[in-house]
Amino acid sequence: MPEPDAPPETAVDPAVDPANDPALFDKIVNLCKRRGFVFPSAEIYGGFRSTYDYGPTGVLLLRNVKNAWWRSMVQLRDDVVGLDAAILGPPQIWEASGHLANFTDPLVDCKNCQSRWRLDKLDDPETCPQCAAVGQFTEPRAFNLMFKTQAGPVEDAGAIAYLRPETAQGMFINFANVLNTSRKRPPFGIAQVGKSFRNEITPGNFVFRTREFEQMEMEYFVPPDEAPRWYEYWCNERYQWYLDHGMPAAELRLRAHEPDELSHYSSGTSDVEFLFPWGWDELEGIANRGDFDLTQHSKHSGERLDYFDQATNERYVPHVIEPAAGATRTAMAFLIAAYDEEEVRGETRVVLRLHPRLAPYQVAVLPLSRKEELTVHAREVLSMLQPHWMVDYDDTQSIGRRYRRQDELGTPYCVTFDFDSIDDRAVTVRDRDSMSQDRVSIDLLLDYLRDRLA
RNA sequence: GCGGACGUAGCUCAGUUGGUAGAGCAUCACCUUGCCAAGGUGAGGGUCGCCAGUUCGAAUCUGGUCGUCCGCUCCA
Repeated sequence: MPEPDAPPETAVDPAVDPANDPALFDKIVNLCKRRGFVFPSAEIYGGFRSTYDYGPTGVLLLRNVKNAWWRSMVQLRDDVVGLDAAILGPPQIWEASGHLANFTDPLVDCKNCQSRWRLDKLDDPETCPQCAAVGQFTEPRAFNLMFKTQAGPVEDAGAIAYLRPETAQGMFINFANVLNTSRKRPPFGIAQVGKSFRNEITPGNFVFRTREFEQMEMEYFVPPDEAPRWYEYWCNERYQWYLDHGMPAAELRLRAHEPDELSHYSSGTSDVEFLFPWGWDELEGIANRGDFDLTQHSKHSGERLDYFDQATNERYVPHVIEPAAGATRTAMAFLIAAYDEEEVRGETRVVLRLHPRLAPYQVAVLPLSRKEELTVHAREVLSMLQPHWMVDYDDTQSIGRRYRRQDELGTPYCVTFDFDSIDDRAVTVRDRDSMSQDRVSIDLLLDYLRDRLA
């Protein structure tokens, strides 16, 4: 069990404890709708359960989360390469991975107390643990948690396909391809960001658990004897990533799984957990998968999936350390962590203190007036900034109101072009957090913002 | 899927004993203003989640259905 610089789980400052504000969750859901982050999907048809659409600001936030992950995982490393594998796959993949067996849970309901149980986890298949009623269970029903479909227009058994329930298998089945084409050798990793699908029995908590979701996963292949060291390394690395992107230490923890909660593939798992409004819940799992996956796929496919080390003249099946994060729920966690309210002149200011790299817009350009003598120049400033950042432009209503709007979107800097700007070629740059203002020459504006948004 | 609660404009809600809908905020236009949610005048927007039933008449009663939240479950 790795021990990162994590605070003990009791060290939650009540002032920053999301559970301290029972209305916080509603406020977040509300803000998401009101400011265009997240909309319930198919809303005009009454909605479709467990699906959400990401609006103009939400898509930027989500994209920024994924890009920040990719940047630290792939761009800034020389031992990890990327992959984008197919979502559709043949049953063989999931037979080998164990998902067809383990994601098909037989469930029974107690007719006496209406509770539901997994048949394979009951000590006594006749007695209900909750109400002690005997023989009151319904017939067991199989819940296949994978979405099944057929590839090709004709329905026949040969064309069965599944939507992937995780992106990880794409890396395992491409292990040999990547090894042969990337010039990488263990220890090295393959990273992928993409959608996965699970027919969850009970989705919920807004975008936290949905049937269609987006994952950020990396499989790190290492010599077997190095696995424990790398497991510890990745636990610390991933925990730190959230801190580096602005998550408060008091709302973040690394928790090792108890032996009885380990997945079928894992010999050790730690979760990075965030303090959601409903309590601690998982953002990312770091699992030591051993040689389970490569061995399984090798057995089922008949292909050799191992590595021959020329230095030691040894052949081995690499062990795998897997940091697997949920992109959509992580985006929501950043939103919750960033949400802040403060009193300003008797009014409540809602501000998202998002890391500049995650904020939907890095800069907003706001002409002080809508008069054309200002807007033509303001648009020149806009064009100057657009190649470098996502820039919002707003010339409606009062300047104060527009600052508040940008606060709610988490925009770090607002650039205001006023009547003096025409003569002095300078603009006012307003800081989201301190609400302080700097007068900056337009010629130096790019450098000024670069320094602060680095 | 089962049990409980809920479902009225973009948001938060009001709507009296059933008589075919309102407020604040938001959005948009114009005027005014010009650095932290300013003021004025207007405008757009709802077959009251959907379907059926009872009734002369239903947002208000009944049934079903869809969706949301909580619990069981699950895990990125």
